[in-house]
Amino acid sequence: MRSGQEDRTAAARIRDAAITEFANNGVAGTSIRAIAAAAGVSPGLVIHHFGSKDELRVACDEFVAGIIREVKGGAMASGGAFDVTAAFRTVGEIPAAKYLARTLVDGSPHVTELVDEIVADAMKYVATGVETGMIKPSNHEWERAAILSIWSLGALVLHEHLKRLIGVDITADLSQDPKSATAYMAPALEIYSEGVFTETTVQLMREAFVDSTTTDNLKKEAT
Amino acid sequence: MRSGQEDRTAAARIRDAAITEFANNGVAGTSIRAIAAAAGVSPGLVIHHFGSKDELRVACDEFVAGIIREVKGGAMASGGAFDVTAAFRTVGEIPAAKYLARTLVDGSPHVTELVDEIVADAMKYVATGVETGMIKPSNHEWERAAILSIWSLGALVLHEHLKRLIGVDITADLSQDPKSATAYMAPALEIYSEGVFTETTVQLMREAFVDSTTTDNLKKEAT
DNA sequence: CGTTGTACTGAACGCTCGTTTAGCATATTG
DNA sequence: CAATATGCTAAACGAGCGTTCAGTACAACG
Repeated sequence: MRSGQEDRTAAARIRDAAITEFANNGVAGTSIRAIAAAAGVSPGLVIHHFGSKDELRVACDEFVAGIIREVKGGAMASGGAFDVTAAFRTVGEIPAAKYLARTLVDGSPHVTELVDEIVADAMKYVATGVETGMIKPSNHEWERAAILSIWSLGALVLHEHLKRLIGVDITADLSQDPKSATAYMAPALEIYSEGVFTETTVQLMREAFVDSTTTDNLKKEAT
Repeated sequence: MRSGQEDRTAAARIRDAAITEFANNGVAGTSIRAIAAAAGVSPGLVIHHFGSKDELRVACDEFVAGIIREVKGGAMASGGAFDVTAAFRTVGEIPAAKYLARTLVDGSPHVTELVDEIVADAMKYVATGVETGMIKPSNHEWERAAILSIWSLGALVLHEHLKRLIGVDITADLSQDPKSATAYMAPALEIYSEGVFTETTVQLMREAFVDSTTTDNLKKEAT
């Protein structure tokens, strides 16, 4: 039932059409009739297979989450991805990234769970990187992993603005032409290597916004 | 018609109610009847004042954009904000941040325009910072400003996940208790000061994802 | 063969949507 | 004072919604 095998049954066509429609217009903005039309079936059949619009949405959530998990696992194994989203930009004909972007905002138990997994993976990736000396240690490992993940996912959600601003579509398939996202990757890597602010500036901001009574500001003591 | 003066006319109540409903449930997920009920008026009056649901949405877009512009201007003037979103987290009783988060994903001409302004402001802020030595120079000033803005806005859009992950609600009013966002600010400032990856790691990633034939990678001795 | 079950359609149901309309108060104006 | 405009409601409209249902085509199985 996953993504391999014979994936052209009517139920699969409905599910794929629903994912595309949901991704483009949101759940509330998509009618069952529109999904049925896109899948080339009658509205009744949608209900027949999935029970209700809400159950269809859940099925889509699970399916997309499943797809992303697969690809994500592969990317983690190969170990080359500092940006999770780079891995699942396009999967087959299904706009998984766009769907995820919508669902991240609308909220859904399955996708929330997926986000937690992504952060956990990032945490694992960062921990390994710190051990092997590829990543600088932090005083707030967990929070840093969460923030880096959120920034990546946030950029994914705002992909249309990013496209408009710097001409890079991060929902597009990167594996074809890895250099196509240069305008995004180059400055991002710059920030990720050297930072942005000078030390004096950061010190000022820390004083303004950071509560130093928590385990903080004590300077690199690797807990 | 802006935000001061006598702001309790029925039209203003409808507009504020609409902003709140749109922010919480999205435009497609909000009915005119729900807005009318929240504002304590009849559905007909909503149309009477705004013409149609779509025109009401435009009015909300413009109003929220106007509010954010005001606050943003003040924050830029005071010069202390590296994170634009910090400025407009809550304005009066209107959930401007949440509304913006929704509209950023749904897409709207007025908010798109606002994003461009935010990036332009960030560009200006960064340029000044580079001159005064508070911010490290970049090979891609414009793209960096865009990406930093998108990351901030993206975190705003995903505020619910951020809240769940690290317990910080970045749509909440920060001016009351500037230290309340420590769990977000501390690691963010860490990244913004020292970066994340060590130089060798970045070099590998640059080779993989960055097209060095563009004005890039040429002058990397400012380490 | 007949029976049974599954995939599927087309029409219809009840409901909610955005919007329209008629009408009623309360100001404003001449 | 009558006349007119404004703010507003209640009721209703047609369209479209999610969903139901009766019925048809067809494959599997005895």
